[in-house]
Amino acid sequence: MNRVISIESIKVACKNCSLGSLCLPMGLTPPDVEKLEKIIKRNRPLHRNDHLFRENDSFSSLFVVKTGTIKTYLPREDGGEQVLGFHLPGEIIGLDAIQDERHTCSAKVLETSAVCELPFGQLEELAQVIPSLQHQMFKLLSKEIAEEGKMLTLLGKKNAEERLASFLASLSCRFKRRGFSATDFYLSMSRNEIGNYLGLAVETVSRLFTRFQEEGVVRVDRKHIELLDQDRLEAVAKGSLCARTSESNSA
Amino acid sequence: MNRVISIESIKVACKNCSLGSLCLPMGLTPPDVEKLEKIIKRNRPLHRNDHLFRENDSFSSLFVVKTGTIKTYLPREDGGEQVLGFHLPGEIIGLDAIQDERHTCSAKVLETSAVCELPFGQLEELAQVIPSLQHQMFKLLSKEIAEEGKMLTLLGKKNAEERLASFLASLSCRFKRRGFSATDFYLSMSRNEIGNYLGLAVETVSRLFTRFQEEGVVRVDRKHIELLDQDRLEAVAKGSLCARTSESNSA
DNA sequence: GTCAGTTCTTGATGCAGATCAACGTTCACT
DNA sequence: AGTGAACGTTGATCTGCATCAAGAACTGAC
Repeated sequence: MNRVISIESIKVACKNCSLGSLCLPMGLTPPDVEKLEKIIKRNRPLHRNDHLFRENDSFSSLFVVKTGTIKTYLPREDGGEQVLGFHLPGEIIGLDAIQDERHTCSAKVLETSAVCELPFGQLEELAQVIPSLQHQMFKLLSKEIAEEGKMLTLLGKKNAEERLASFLASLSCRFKRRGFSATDFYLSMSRNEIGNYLGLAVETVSRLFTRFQEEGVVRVDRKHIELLDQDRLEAVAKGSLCARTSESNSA
Repeated sequence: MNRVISIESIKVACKNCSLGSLCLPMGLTPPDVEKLEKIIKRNRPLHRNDHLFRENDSFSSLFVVKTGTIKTYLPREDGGEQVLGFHLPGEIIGLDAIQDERHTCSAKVLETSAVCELPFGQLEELAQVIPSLQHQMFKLLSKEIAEEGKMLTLLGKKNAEERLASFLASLSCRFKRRGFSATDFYLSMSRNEIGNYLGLAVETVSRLFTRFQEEGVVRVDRKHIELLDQDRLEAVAKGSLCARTSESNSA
């Protein structure tokens, strides 16, 4: 095996990238992908706790996670933070900053990660001449907006166990699409960050992991998660388990 | 006063529209606005409880609220719903549907409303030849994404009174930008819908209105709201009032 | 290795807000 | 103007989860 990596393969990689259909180039013709590759910058890898950008930084590029995990969060008035999301390979970061050319949130690296940098000005120019790229970008932004509804439902209507089950199910599904195991993975975020994201106290998250394990739904060892009963997990996530009389606020 | 309205002014109105700078044409040159106007359809007014579209309907157009209020919501498994937002004049609906050409949520009219319909295919074509329109659309989508963070913070970290105060403050601000009073307005949604949106029970919303009134922050009469102390309302919304030791989940 | 600082777990307690219940008010319809 | 249904308010009670507390397990620096 040749472990030497040519400069070329580092610089221009979309066409070989394992993310392929998950990423921005999806739906572009090979020549268009090449044009896109020309504007992409690949930087040195980022390490745990590095910041990709911070709230209020001026915006010039979008980033696609290539490997690793990146957390986005919003600093709060009281010094705390609100975790907005955990971004896996193929997911795009920085879309919120297009509006006024300033990042509205901060992005922090959870585990050694690599990102592709897409200078937005150039991306726009390219989208101007490649209709399918423009379309792809609209879809991408739209997807982000559509996802929001699920999160609002999670925070507004679900109880603690439904939230954590939803979280695990979502991770599982996303890992699977990336070619990793859907039932055996490592969490790159702390319990605290999970709780923060889900609107729960750390203690609650911890207790739920214990409970899920007792119930045989998962096996948990520190950050290592094995899903033993995915159907049940999905059921819990949907709240379709247990007695559910709920018809509240059906308006 | 001439109360006859010409067909022309109904069909083509962006340039005269009071929304002007709030709406999509913002930042476009007058000739570009004209091109945009050509693709806009203006339909007959919609009445309370009409649906503009329903979840899963196939997507062909975006809509801009011209007058009135429109609620978007997500049907839930259990028959209930999750209110996603209340849309005032100038706000765009349907952005979530671009991704797979199917609406992911439903849109229901809360009070007699008029909307401008923007056939998305034509809009994309136009954006392809008007760079500033493409840019404007990216910004629009981005704005929607940036807003999400605030809502997650609201649902994940704020208590009931902070939520309701935030809600009123947001409405106030949005009315003001539209040239209405920031301190005296009517709610077009029910208490139930407010509670649903904010992740609270109706009873809690009702009690809070009463409490805010007792504290002299607002005057409430049914759906009529007067903000008596905006500073205080803002302070409550931010949670910067009362004893706040909170440093929880600061991660 | 050891030590300090996180992070995680588990138990005990308290409270904000949900839920239940009952009544008042408004609205839509005829 | 009257009637039923929807909506809103208020009070009493209950409970899920936050909070407090303390110890255990892990992590990284030296």
